[in-house]
Amino acid sequence: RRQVKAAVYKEENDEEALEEKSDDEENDEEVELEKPKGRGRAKKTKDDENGGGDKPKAKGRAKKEPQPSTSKSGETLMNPTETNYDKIDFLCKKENALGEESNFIIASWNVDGLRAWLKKDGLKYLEYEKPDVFCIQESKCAEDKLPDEIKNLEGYEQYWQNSEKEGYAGVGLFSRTKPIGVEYGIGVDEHDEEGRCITAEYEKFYVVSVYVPNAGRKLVTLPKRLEWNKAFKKYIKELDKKKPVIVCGDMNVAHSEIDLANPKTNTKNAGFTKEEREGMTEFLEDGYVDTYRKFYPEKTGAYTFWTYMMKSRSKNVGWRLDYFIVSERFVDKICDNIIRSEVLGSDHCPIALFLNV
Amino acid sequence: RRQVKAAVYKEENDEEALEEKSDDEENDEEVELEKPKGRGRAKKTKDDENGGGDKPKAKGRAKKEPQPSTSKSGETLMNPTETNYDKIDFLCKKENALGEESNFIIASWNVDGLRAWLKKDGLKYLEYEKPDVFCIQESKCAEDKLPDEIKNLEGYEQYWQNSEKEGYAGVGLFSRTKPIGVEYGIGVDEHDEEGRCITAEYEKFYVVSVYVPNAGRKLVTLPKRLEWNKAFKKYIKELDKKKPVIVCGDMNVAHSEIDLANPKTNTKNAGFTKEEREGMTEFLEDGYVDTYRKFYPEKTGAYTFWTYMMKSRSKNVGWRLDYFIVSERFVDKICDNIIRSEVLGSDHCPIALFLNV
DNA sequence: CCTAAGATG
DNA sequence: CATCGTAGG
Repeated sequence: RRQVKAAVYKEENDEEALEEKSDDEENDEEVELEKPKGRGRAKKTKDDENGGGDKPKAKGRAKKEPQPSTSKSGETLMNPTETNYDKIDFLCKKENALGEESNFIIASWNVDGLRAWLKKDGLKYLEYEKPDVFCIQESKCAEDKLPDEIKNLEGYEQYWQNSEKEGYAGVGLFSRTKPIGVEYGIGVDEHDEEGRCITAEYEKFYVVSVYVPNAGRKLVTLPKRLEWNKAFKKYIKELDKKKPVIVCGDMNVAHSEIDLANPKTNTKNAGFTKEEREGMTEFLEDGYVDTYRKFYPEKTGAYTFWTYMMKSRSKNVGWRLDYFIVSERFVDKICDNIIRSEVLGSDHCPIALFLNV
Repeated sequence: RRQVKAAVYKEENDEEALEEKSDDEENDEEVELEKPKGRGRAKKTKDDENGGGDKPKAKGRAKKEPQPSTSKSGETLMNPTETNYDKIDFLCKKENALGEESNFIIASWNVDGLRAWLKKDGLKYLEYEKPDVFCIQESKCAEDKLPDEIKNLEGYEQYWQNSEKEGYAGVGLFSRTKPIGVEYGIGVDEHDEEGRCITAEYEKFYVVSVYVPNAGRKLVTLPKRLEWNKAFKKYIKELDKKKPVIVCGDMNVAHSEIDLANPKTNTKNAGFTKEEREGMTEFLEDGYVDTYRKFYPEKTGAYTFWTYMMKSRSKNVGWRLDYFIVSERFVDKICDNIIRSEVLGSDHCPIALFLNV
């Protein structure tokens, strides 16, 4: 059995090599881990099949320097080395309402394509923020195409829910400790097959990594979005009955005028329609708090997303689409919520939540 | 009527801007030249509608530095500045069989995407080779999407035949002087709608810029290719009855074992099947000469194409797919045929023909 | 503007 | 391993 795996064109034995590449699933020598394939709603309550949490992580990846990359116009695609982490303060000095210090960090980032984000050195963020839980949205990467850099990442358990549609949506959740349980989806097939929600259960709370459906250009998928809103609200409510919930991720809505640079001209656009905004309002009315706005009620120019177009980011013409939303009864545990707008690697920036557990 | 043309996402007025972008053909202020749209078989015998050959060429393009570009692996996509033109000898010192010096240069290059090739500074080649006629294959660019850099190129008349299928095939012909006539296609709709052939008529000969159909992976389009071979042979024969013909371009076949690095393992692959090779043999038997092989009958390692994969070019694992093929009775006019294998910018390199007119 | 997959070579 | 178009954002 030959070992050739790369696609070959006009080269020795190329047709056969291509055959080999296209349909040789069983040729993969990697151990098939017995974790859920990240689709549907497979509840896993103990997750100790792999030897109790210390499964060895291979460390054989080629050390490839991140490449300086330039966009076609050569101007806006950020250089991977561009984030100046040293001038960012990653310490949380604030105490929560109970006077407790932060001892647990949750970060969330819509990476807009995990593989591109990796090349832009996105992982470096973890070394500075050092989150206990890291939520990823829009990974756009099937699990079997995850780069080794991610697969072999040490220090975190990782969970993925990917879309059936390749290169579309997809969420991930990294956890320094193994959660009590991990749940995939919100219980509605139409949404769950798009890879939009992972729930990790911890002793005191749930962490939900979520990527809410975009209403689309010309609002073509607004109906789907409103369906989602209903189902998601219901899903979270069920969790909230059991333990406090921390929803993390891209809610794909700027809740109020203060949450985007151009509210007036965007009332008919995805992310700021009446329906979407009301959806957020109704969600919060169920008993949750938008932590950023709680801590910074008047703060303007606080955004987590800037279109790649029109140099929006350098002009800070952005939207606050990424949130931490926590159960009301849990709010006093939260020390702070920071938007890491200086951190590059995606059209969204990461956000960080500091709490005491 | 607004001027916004760029696509906008989540920005002021974006939906309308998108509308504007998608269907505003009549918004284009450029003068619509009355030349054939590059499809079908529109014979143009005089072509003097635009003021007799000295139509002013706009010179208003933004001077944008070519950007250093890196492939995803960061290794094989060549840097645009990589071609070292200064160490290439562009002079032709040879005389033809009649003892005449070269006074006319024809160059041909499969550019594998005109726009990408431009960014890799492909045009620079013209400054060094200074061809009188320059034939391009695989431009992969609709005429209305030609970058200004090309549209406003001074010193050449330019003619295009593009595919109905966007981003596929497409040939061009640049001529320092206005040809007596320009003909598009070979008279077979199925082929002509793919943009594969432009014929320029000069006083003493025809120049044909051709991109022969690839037989495809698993030879799926070999039948189409063999149809082409028949039709093309017939088309050239008709021209040859009138004047000598110089066929320039990507014939998509390595004629003999000497014409590719791995003949043994490629006999079933596109470009080196028995059928394709015989096609070339039969074509030449009609009364034409492969000028490179005439001048360099024993020369090995002389290739014009290397797959981007497997570092083939650095190992010179290539194919000679690009040819000048001239009418037998014209061979004595040819001084030399050079393969510019050092010139980068595509997976093919340019070739140059030196002759006396 | 940027990501991804897919078709083509 | 490139090119391109397209969908999606």
